[in-house]
Amino acid sequence: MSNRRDAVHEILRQSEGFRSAQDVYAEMRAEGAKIGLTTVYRALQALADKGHVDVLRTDDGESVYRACASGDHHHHLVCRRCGRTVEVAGPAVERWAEAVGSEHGFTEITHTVEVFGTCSSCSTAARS
Amino acid sequence: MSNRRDAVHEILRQSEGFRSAQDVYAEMRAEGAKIGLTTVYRALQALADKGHVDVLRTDDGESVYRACASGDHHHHLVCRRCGRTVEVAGPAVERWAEAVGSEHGFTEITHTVEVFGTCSSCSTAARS
DNA sequence: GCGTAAATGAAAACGGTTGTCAAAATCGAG
DNA sequence: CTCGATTTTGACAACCGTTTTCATTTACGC
Repeated sequence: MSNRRDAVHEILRQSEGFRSAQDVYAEMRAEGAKIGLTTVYRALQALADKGHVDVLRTDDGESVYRACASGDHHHHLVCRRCGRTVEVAGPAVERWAEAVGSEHGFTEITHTVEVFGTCSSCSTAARS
Repeated sequence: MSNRRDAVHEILRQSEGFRSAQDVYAEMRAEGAKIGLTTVYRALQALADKGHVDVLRTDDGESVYRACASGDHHHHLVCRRCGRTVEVAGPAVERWAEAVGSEHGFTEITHTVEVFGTCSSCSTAARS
C-alpha cells in the first residue's frame, strides 16, 4: 500500500540515533529517492501513531524519531554529541514514578525520562 | 533596572503550574499592564538563563515556564488536566541515571524526568 | 541638563510543521 | 483490460511560536 512509508521506516532502522523529519528527507533525496517533504512528515506521524517509532522533542523544538528495537516501554540513553542511542529499561524508575504520583494523590501516572551523556568514543575523541 | 522582568516573574510566582509566554503576555495585558510580547519572551529567557524559573517543552513544542520554590535540582509531578504542579526530589532517579550512563560508558550524565498524572481534585471532578 | 547605554515593543523574519488542492498512482468492479 | 472511484503524493502556501531588527523610549552617570 505505502511504499513511501516503508522507505521512511527503513531509513530510521538504519540509523543509530534519533533523526529529524528534515534530516530523513535530506538523506532520502541524497540517495536519489523521489519523495516530498510533506510525505516524510506524514509517514513519520503515521509510524509514531502506530507506535512503530519513538518520538521526542529536542530542546529547540524539533521532533525527532527513532525506530526502536523494543516495542515495550523503555527509555533512552543518548549521546549528546553523536546522537548514538541505547535503549534502557528502568524498572526502578517506573516504580519511583508510580510511588511519587500516588503519594500526592495523583492517578493514571505516566512519565518521560531521557538520559543524556557523552559516549565513550566521543569523550575519547574530545580529548585533544 | 528591569521592572518588566520582575512583573513577569511575579505572574509566574502567582501561578500554580507551567505557563507559556503567550499565556503570560495575555494575562498581563488583561490586567492592564503595558508590555510587549517581545519583552515577555526576553524576560522569560533571562529568568530561565539565570535559573530563576524552570522551562520545559510541551508535546506541541511550546515552551512553558514555572517559578519553582526550590533552586536545587528537582523534578515535577504535573496534573495533565489542571496543570497543578508539585516539585519532587528523586535521589533514587538521580542515582539510577548515573548508573545507567556509566554502565554504558557514558560520561557527564544529565537527565530529564517529568511525571504526569491526574490530581485528586481533577479525578474527583471527572467522576460525573 | 546631557550624552551614553540599556530596555522596550511593533513589525518583519524565521523555521519547523501542517493544511490545501490538484495531479498521479492504485484499486475494484464489470 | 478499462473506467471510474479512492487513496497517496508532493509543490506550495498558510500557520504558529519564537527570534531578530531597528527605531524609539527610558534610565543612569556625571
